[in-house]
Order: sequence, then C-alpha cells, then structure tokens
Amino acid sequence: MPELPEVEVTRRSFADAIAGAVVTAVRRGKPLRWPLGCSPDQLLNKSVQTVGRRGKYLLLALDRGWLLVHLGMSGSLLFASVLPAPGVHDHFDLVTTQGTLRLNDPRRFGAVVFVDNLADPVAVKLLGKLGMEPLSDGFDLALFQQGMKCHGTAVKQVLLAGELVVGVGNIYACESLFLAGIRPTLSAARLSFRRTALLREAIRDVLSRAVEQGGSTLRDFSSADGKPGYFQLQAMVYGRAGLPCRRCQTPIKVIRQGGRSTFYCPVCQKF
DNA sequence: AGAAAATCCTGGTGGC
DNA sequence: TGCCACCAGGATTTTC
Repeated sequence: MPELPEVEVTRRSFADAIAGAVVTAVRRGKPLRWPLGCSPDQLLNKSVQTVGRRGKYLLLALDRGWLLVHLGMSGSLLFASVLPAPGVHDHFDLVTTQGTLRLNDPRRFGAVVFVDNLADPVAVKLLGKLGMEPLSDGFDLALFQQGMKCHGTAVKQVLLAGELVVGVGNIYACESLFLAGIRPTLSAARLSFRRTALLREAIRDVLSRAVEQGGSTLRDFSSADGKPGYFQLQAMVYGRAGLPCRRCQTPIKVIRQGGRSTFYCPVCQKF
C-alpha cells in the first residue's frame, strides 16, 4: 500500500500530536522484517521530538536516537490516546504520554528499527542508497536525466528501484509514466531529455495530488487518524486493465515487469 | 556486473 | 461450500 504519498499523509496525521511525547511502554507482537535493534526498555523515557520522512521511511527523532518505521506492503499506523486491545496484526505499540502509536501490518514486511544516529551502519544500510526526494527542491532535473542515461533497463524499473528518485512505487510509477506519455518498457537510457523532463514533472504532479487526496486506499490503508485516501478514484491506468483509457478510450493493457503488474495505455504512451 | 526470479508473510479473490 | 492457484502497495537476497 504505502508509497510516498501514503507515508507522507501518515506522517502529517500524527506528527504534531506526538511531538514532545515521552515513551512509557513498548509492546511488541510478532517479528517484523528487521529486528528492533535495541531492547524495548531502552526506548522508555525517551521523547519523540519530530517525525520526518525519507523516501518511504518515517524517521522519528527521539531525544537520543532515531526510530525508523517502514510500512512495507500492508502496514499502517494509528495514533490515538485510547486504542482497543491489540489484534493479531498489531505488531508494535509505542505507548507515550500523549497517546499510543500502533503499527498494524498483516504481511509483516514492515519494520521498526532503532538506531543511535543516522551514521549507524544499520541506518546507512537502509537509507544510504536512497535517491532524490521527488517533492523537494533537490529533485534536480540534470541529475535525473543523467541517472536515466546510466540504466539500460526499463524506465519503470528504474523508478521502482528508488536509487534515482525515492517513493515512487507501483501505482505512482504507472500513473507518472502515463502522464508523461512514456511506454513503461522503454529503456531508461533511450528516454529523450525532453521526455525525462516531462516525467519529472509528472512524478511531482502525481505524488503531490496523491498527498492532497490522502493517498490511495486500495484495500485497507488509512492514515494515523483513521482517514482513508481517495487518489485511487482518479487513477488513469493503475488497476484498470481492460477498461477504456480515460483519455482515448483504448483498453488499458497490463503486463508483468520484474514480477509486478504494469498498467499502461498503448496509444497514449508511445515514447 | 547487472538484471530477472525467489523470498519474506497473510489475506482476499476468482475458478472449478 | 471447499480447495487451490494466484494476486497484492516493498525491498532484499539469490540465481542466472
């Protein structure tokens, strides 16, 4: 579920509410993708200062250390002063003086990882190879074009890899390529500079609109205050195999790339 | 080396 | 209704 927009919407939905909160208890359920990296007791009495984001990671700045949270494929957070007893898929509760932050993740591809600082090898391993932030001013066109020229693989695969630009998952890669008129299978190195510029704009447009819409709720995503997203309603290609293109009525195609479904319009995406 | 599968999990869906 | 194969927002590890 969670690509950049869902993670950012989640961040905004509890960042202010948790700021300044002091950890009073930690409850863990089943193991997640990676170990916590410290004893739960080590988190007690630490305060949460800010909630940031890098790619699809949430970065909770503690007064000493960082908590990195990834939602994986099926994760979502809740933050509330009162929560029901944890269910089978509630695998992490951070109980604080201002409420409980709870990670629900049926597939357990997500993770909560503590590091003392961001130079810690564990943090570097997780965050070190991440590409540019697409919604920041640092999303540099020249670097984007240069990066595309380095890869002989399909442009969609380069987007998903996250080493050039972060946060673009399967939904938003498909949507961005549609907006830019680019065939997802095209070799990244063969993209014209002009098309690459259009793709950069398309990514920014799609992601920022998705954030405004509260993200995409395909099955069960909601932000930490329980609100679903609505971007899926305006998807141009994702999940629309066989349905008419919203722009030219041609049936949307679906193919497999790297084991993932790719949706595109064979008429609108020719480059 | 670099790119495609396999992998980690659980749940939902569609076919028979 | 039951069973089974297949699919799903991600990202690392293994295999060609």
